[in-house]
Amino acid sequence: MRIYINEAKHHVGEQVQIAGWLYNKRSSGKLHFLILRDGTGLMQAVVSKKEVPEEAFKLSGELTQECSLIVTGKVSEEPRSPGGFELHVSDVELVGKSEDYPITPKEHGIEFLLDRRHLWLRSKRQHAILRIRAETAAAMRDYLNSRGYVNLDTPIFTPNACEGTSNLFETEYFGSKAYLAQSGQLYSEAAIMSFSKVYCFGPTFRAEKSKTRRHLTEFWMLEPEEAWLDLEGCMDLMEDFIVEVVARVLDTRAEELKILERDTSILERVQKPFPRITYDDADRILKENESDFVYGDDFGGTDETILGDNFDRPVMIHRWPADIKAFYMKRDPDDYSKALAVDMLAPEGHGEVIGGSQREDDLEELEKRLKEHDLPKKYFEWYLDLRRYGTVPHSGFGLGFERTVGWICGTKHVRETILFPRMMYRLEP
RNA sequence: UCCUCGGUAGCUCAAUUGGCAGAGCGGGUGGCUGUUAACCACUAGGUUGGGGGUUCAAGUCCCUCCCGGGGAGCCA
Repeated sequence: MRIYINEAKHHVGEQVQIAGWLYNKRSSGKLHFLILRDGTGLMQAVVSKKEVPEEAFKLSGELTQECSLIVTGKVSEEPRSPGGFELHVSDVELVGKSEDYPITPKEHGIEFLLDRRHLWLRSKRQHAILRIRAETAAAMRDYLNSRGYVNLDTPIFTPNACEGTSNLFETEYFGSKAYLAQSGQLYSEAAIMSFSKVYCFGPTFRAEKSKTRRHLTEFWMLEPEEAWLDLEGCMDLMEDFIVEVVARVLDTRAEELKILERDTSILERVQKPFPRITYDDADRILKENESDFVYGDDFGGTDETILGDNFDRPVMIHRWPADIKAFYMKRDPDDYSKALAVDMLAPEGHGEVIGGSQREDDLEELEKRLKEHDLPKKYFEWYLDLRRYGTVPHSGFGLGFERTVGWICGTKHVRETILFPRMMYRLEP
């Protein structure tokens, strides 16, 4: 019977087959220790010279790192084996050889590893990060689905920039131009007028020439949008959402977090309420910490780190100078110079993981904003229609998925949190 | 685009003031019955990123180009 390694505990004493790859091998004369990997875990298989046919023993000695193989043997409990179970081998079958596998169980440089991302994926650490990525995505979808948010995915091809074309990827589209989407928000605003609560989750593209640990040119964004929701409600949602998602990953992916040597006490502190400070408060904190931040600007990377480290859990900064925020954000009725916008910063220098706002729902105000931002009204007629026909107060946010996964995993760079990272200087493999 | 650091064996790195280019890992061969990135012995492996220059002599100094890391701006 063929089993997966993570099912071994149910098959102690039984004769089973494991199909997988050779993670590593050690030998001591008449014993070979094969470390098997099958995607569900690691397991040691012991090949004893006197217990297997001579052919099988010889073959075991010749197996090389990352060859694929099927091993038959009896499962036993064994604390010395990774995973706690061991296979006493009766037969070994080589399926696919692997000569001179380039990624050895030693240190490598980042360029070497990124050039071999297709193989690097097999390593323990990358496997753990991507497993947590998948769990995080599932937790996010489950949270929203169970609360009545409808998943409606927005287009990737867009006819024009919603916020200027300078940082969009341009592509040829039957003789005219199209751009790759950098957000699904405007389309989701149309969708909520039909469904009240929606979200989109997919890849977005930014042609920014950013070469930092927090940037990818292709990254995933989760964007919930909700009718009848004001800024305070939006912050409640962001907070509740993050608390539940982090708790789920802590609960179900403890093993992977351990492989990553993540300090989980930091994640366990992610409990309500998150501090909510205004942009003006943040300005004061930065001044107290000797930042050369200029009031009225956006926060730089080091400013975000200072602010994030000022609190023991994610912090929400709201009511930003309207001048530096997007055209679609509603002005604060109590202070017209401020936008009803909020950013959530993660601790430990992971920076902005969420940006949200209450949207402008008044037709005349929105038309004024378009003019101020010098945006061509003709491309936004459909968007203005949403204010002409039954406008409602509404809000939403965009969550940078790789930054969130990077924060949960404690990785230094977002490039490890996506299967094949796309960066300014890297399109391959 | 700018700032900054780097490119030496398959990989990770060392090489003093400009003076014989080395180690560990990986590969190969042999040994070892409980190994945990196993260990021990032997062994092969080099156009020092490309081009030009200074010098008796350049991995090392100068010029130039290429490639990459970190960061700034911009942003999630």
